[in-house]
Amino acid sequence: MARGGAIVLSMVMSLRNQPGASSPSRAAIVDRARRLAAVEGLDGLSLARLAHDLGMSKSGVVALFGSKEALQLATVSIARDVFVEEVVAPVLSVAGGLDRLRALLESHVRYSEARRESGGCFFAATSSEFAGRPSSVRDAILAARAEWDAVLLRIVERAIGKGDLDPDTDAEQLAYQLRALLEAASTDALRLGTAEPHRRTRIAIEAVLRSAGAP
Amino acid sequence: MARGGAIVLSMVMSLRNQPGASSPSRAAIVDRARRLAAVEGLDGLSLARLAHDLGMSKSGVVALFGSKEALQLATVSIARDVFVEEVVAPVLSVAGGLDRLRALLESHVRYSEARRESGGCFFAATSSEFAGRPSSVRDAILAARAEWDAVLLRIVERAIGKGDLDPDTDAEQLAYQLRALLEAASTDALRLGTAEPHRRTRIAIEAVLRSAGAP
DNA sequence: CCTACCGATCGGTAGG
DNA sequence: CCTACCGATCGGTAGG
Repeated sequence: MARGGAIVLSMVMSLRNQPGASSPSRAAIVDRARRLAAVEGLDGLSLARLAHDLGMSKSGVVALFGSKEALQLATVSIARDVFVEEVVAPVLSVAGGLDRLRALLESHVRYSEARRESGGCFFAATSSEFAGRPSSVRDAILAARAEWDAVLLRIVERAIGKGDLDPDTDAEQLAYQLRALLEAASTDALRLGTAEPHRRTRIAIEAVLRSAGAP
Repeated sequence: MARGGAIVLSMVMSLRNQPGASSPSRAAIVDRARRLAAVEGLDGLSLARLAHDLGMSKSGVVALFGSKEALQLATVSIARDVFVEEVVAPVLSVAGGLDRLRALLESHVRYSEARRESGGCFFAATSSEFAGRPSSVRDAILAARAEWDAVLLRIVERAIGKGDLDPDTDAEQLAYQLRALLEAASTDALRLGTAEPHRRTRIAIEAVLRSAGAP
């Protein structure tokens, strides 16, 4: 059963590397774009600025991607992969149920703690940036977030299904509250520049889990 | 006592209108900028775009403000005033304590519900935009948010002080959790395009208040 | 408040 | 991957 759950999650969250489609340069550019976008956003990031940071010419960057939009889409894709690798993948070795849920939440809090000094989370920085106008980049960002929502929900459901939480727990409601706390840690820590939001989020997560029947 | 609390809050949250300092044009420009910034951000908004929307020339806008930065600062200021007027001011007539706290939270949820169709909340759209680089605009946004944090905290403290919540409640922790839920409603509703986040935030707020001893 | 203009920078193309 | 260049747009100024 724990095996089955892990397999389902692996499918949902499988890394999307397309072998052969990327050169070393492409990977270096996208990685740099990902880091810069977490600070300055994905739209404000200019091709010239990115190229200069990498010691290459602007048209060299354009030649590898075709357009800024294509570069942005590649950047969202790699940001999603990094998130999966750093936050989700490590907890799939933990037994499904409350243990895995706690591990996932702590993994996210630690991820966001590590991001604090380096300038913030990619998805936090870019989500509101594209919120207004419809675009393919916006769709890609929303799809990545929806995927994360689904993973969290599934792990919550499994904890309930296994009997680790009260059987009448509303999984979507619980997942929503936990997500609100994770995001608050991320945004508040960046805003205030302290570790206090992460501490408060950890406390609140435990309170919410306990009121859902967790020991 | 309820009177005293209202006076303190009124001081903290007094409207900052400087009479005489604004012409009708200035007010119209800033109001338009505020609405546009809630959708496209405050930095991406260009002077030419703003001027065109208002049917005037770009240099006309610049002449009234001196620089884009000054316009941005004026816009943050008016956005803060609108927030105070729409969210905080109405609840000051409610008796201090749990009633006022509930009224404030409901006021914020309704405010964010109303913003959903018109393209989002000004502070949600602009906070992450300036998070990276230090600037006077960033400082102004952070100051407005800190002010809101302080008001929420004060109203929570008052509910505890009045005995409406458990006396050993951690006011900062409770305020933090409530704020996380308010912000989740705002961002999720814009992202998903449904009213569900507001419904979930209302449910979660009541759960959090009850676990702090609210009837 | 306007027209006319400035240098800088944007994303992108031509041609190699 | 490069140099050289394109039209468009940026914030801002001059002068009225």
